[in-house]
Amino acid sequence: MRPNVDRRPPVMADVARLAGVSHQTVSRVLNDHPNVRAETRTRVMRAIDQLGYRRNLVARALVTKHSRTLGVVSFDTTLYGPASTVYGIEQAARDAGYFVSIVSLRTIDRAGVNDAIGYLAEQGVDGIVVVAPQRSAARALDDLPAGMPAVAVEGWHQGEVSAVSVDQVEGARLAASHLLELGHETVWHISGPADWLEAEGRIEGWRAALTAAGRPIPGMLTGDWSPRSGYRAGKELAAMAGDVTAVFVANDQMALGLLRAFTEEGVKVPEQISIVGFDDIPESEFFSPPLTTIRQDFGAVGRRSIDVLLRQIESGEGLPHERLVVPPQFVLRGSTAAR
Amino acid sequence: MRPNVDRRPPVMADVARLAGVSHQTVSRVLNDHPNVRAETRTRVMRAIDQLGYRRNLVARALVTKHSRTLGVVSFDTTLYGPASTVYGIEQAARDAGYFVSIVSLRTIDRAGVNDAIGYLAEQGVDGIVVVAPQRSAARALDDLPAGMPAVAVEGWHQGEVSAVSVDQVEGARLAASHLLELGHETVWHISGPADWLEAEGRIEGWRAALTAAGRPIPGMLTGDWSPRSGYRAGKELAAMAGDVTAVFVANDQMALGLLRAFTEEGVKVPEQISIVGFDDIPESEFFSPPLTTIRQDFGAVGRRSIDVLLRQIESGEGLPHERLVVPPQFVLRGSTAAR
DNA sequence: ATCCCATTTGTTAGCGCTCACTTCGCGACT
DNA sequence: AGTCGCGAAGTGAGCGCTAACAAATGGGAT
Repeated sequence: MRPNVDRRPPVMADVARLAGVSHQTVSRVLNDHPNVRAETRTRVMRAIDQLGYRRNLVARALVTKHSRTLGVVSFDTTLYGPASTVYGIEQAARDAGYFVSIVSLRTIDRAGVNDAIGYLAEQGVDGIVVVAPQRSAARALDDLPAGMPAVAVEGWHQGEVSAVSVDQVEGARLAASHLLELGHETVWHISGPADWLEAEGRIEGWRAALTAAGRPIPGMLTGDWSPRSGYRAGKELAAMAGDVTAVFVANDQMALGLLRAFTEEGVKVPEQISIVGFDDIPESEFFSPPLTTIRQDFGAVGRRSIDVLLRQIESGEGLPHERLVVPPQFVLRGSTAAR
Repeated sequence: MRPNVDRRPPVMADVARLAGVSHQTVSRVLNDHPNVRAETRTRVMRAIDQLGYRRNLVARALVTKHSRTLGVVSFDTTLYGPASTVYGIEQAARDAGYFVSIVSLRTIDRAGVNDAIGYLAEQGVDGIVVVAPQRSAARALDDLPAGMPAVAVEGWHQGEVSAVSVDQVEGARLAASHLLELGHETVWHISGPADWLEAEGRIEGWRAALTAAGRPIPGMLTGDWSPRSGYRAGKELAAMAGDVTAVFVANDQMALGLLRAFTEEGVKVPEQISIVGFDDIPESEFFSPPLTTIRQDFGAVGRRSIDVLLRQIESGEGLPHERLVVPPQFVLRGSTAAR
């Protein structure tokens, strides 16, 4: 018969016994409690790695009521934007000593987001980040469990919860203004799908820039963020080549589709039509031509959202909700030219 | 004084009291235990949502020793490949009723991966998926905590742990063979960074195809997966234009960089040089020209890895480790032409 | 020497749940 | 009637940890 000592993982009591102290002292060592004699500490430490002991954070969470885990609800983390945001969130959380539990939704609607939040709450997360780019999803934040710290990313909707986002309106304004300054009479827009807050913000900024300059607001085409939808829009636009000289596309992927459609139709960019994208994905710089675009600092958004969330958690609720805005950045490349 | 009843979240005992049963009966209802009278069940259910009760999974995990949480260790989840794989993992895990806790590493080395695994183990995950594309990272799997179910994704290295991956060698062979069949004398290769298992597999497949056809193996350039590194390689290749007629690039992003460099240098694709990429990112279809490439089904890899992991977990260890391979798929588009 | 107080360590209870067991009630069968 | 058996419910212990308090120890001030 082999000793059953190492059959199951060692617990604090095992360490205590080996070190000749009480389990509480072991706990104190593990939690860096000041009042432990150095000699005792090293004895405990030695016992810990002699046994290969790892503390059980589940048991700890049960008594402290803090799991040091944050929940993240997101949508299609395959896309560059959400993926980068979640990455930023995860890095910032880990730097602050928190774990991240992720739920990524296939379809994003109020019920789905609610379910996800519910699971996360059961699991005992200390706070939740909802990457809620759609209006319908953002509404789910209204029925958050009472007292659950939370922050919305790209999903501000006048609710009772803090939000962090890139200033979409400003970004779009930057894009449209650039085109106008280049001497274009007006600027067309390929927007993102309806119901997306980002799409709405970009439309608003685009409109504002045109209105401010006293220019006519041309028709608007709507895509779904995919290169294919941009391609389709590009084909339509190419058909009315003479009229269109400048296009602001709501994201870089659609801009790529547009570029492809224009290439096929023999429309020269930027000679005949100038294009500005949005996002600045790593590929944009190497499109043909390299894409002028608006950079969103997704990493910063992720980090800021964790800042806000942790402040809420660590101050024990009661904080007023805040709204943080990260500025977009204009990136000039080769897809735009003077008229 | 307000009643302190709703001061802190209700627990099972509160539900039991309200429903006039014991806490154990509430537990039975929650766990779908068969021996509960229908009438009792509904009474408990009513009490549950009257109080807005949610069970505390932390307490449950403490006693069952199962958290129904899986750990994922990954590297740069900003990239399309890892992001898609993690997405597939998360979906499959959730469908099976598991949560996913993610740690994404900035730099990937043995120590980093080990730390991550350690944290996850403390946190009480039931199993771990390591997306370990680098040789050094994969080695960390050798010192996994005893008895911890685990699976490596894209990180097979002869170890004692199960692995799931796309058949890189076969994919590369497909790419090179296609080019050879088109009548090219030989095929150049822009590889991924050294130490990456995928890069090695692709080199191996490329070499194998050339060798099998009795062709000379030309020099090889090395990139770092980024479009920029592909761009640099493209400039080099363009300088020796006459010699090079076919290039197999280790991923689509670098292929984009190559395309850009060739465009700048006036090298026509596919007329002068044919290019095959690897991955089939969503953008590839809209490159100019659309990229012929090898598709990796990242979602399938994620799902399969969860299958393997759950089988290990639910059978209570003792399973032999397995090695699953997902076939790559050749995608013909416009960047290749007959010589 | 005496007392006091700060430092270090030990003891006990209990977080919210599930598991193993016990108890209860009721119909079926001798 | 008696009792066996089974479904439905309850009881108590304990998972591994931390919080709160209690106890022991050892200087300095008196």
